Amino acid sequence: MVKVRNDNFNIEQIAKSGQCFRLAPNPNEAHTWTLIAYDKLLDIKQEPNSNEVILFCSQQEFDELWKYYFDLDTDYGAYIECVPPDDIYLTRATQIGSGIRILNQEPWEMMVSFMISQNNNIPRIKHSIELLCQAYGEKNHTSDGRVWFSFPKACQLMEIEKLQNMGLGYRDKYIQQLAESVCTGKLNIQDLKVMTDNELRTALLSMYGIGTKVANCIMLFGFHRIASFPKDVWIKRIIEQQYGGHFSTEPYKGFEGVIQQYIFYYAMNKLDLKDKADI
DNA sequence: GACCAGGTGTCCG
DNA sequence: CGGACACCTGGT
Repeated sequence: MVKVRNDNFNIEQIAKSGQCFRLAPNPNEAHTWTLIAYDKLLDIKQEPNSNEVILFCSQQEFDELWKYYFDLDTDYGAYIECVPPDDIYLTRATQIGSGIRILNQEPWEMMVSFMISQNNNIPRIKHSIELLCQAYGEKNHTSDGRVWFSFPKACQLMEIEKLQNMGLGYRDKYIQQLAESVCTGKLNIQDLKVMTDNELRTALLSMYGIGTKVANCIMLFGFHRIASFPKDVWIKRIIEQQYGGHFSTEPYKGFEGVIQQYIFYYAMNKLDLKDKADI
């Protein structure tokens, strides 16, 4: 068990920030979460409004993986401080979502996940991913008897018939082709990792089923290119409604994607309305 | 049952 | 280049 204290680390906010799909509240125990990533399951506990996060893993596993996964060497407070006080909307958004971080997730999983995300909504995306994992991931058991499945490897997803009945709709052929490229070695993810942002974007855009938005999401969430700024309908709506159609990323050079997350989380979870409803 | 959200491919100008 | 439209599915 490892305890982490950090004022910019909130599991619930991260789970609701739209960047990950396999981090879910544990239905049996309050304030606990279960994460599946890198072929591992991690239980997490965080009391509401606490800056302490408890990770149920060994110190070694934390040092080798989860510290990196949660990007714990980066100071997110420094990003938030770059928001000009006269930007009321973003100031509020960073207050509401101050515990958001950009995770270091697996590129392959993110490529598939964000292909599924196109023209789709989050519950459906999660559902499709779970179906894929249950059908083609590796089955595992926790010490207390829970069953869980790892994310499938590329070679498991390269036959189109295996992608039926996963709720993927027309996206099945995109995933089939991606899986085939990765499995056969035609596409080497290690090569993508060392590319510049522009090279990586071009490479992603050349793939069947990946357009501008998905490419930017894969860059930000799968390759940790935090200068990437995906514009989905939510972001476009906010730019339209709050910024008169033009949002300058000038104050956020090099970490535009972090700012995007604050906007997305704030907009998507409609938190001010919820606050009012609670009163 | 009609209609809608959501991002990309495709076709057309 | 930009605009129009089809594509699947699950939700109203």
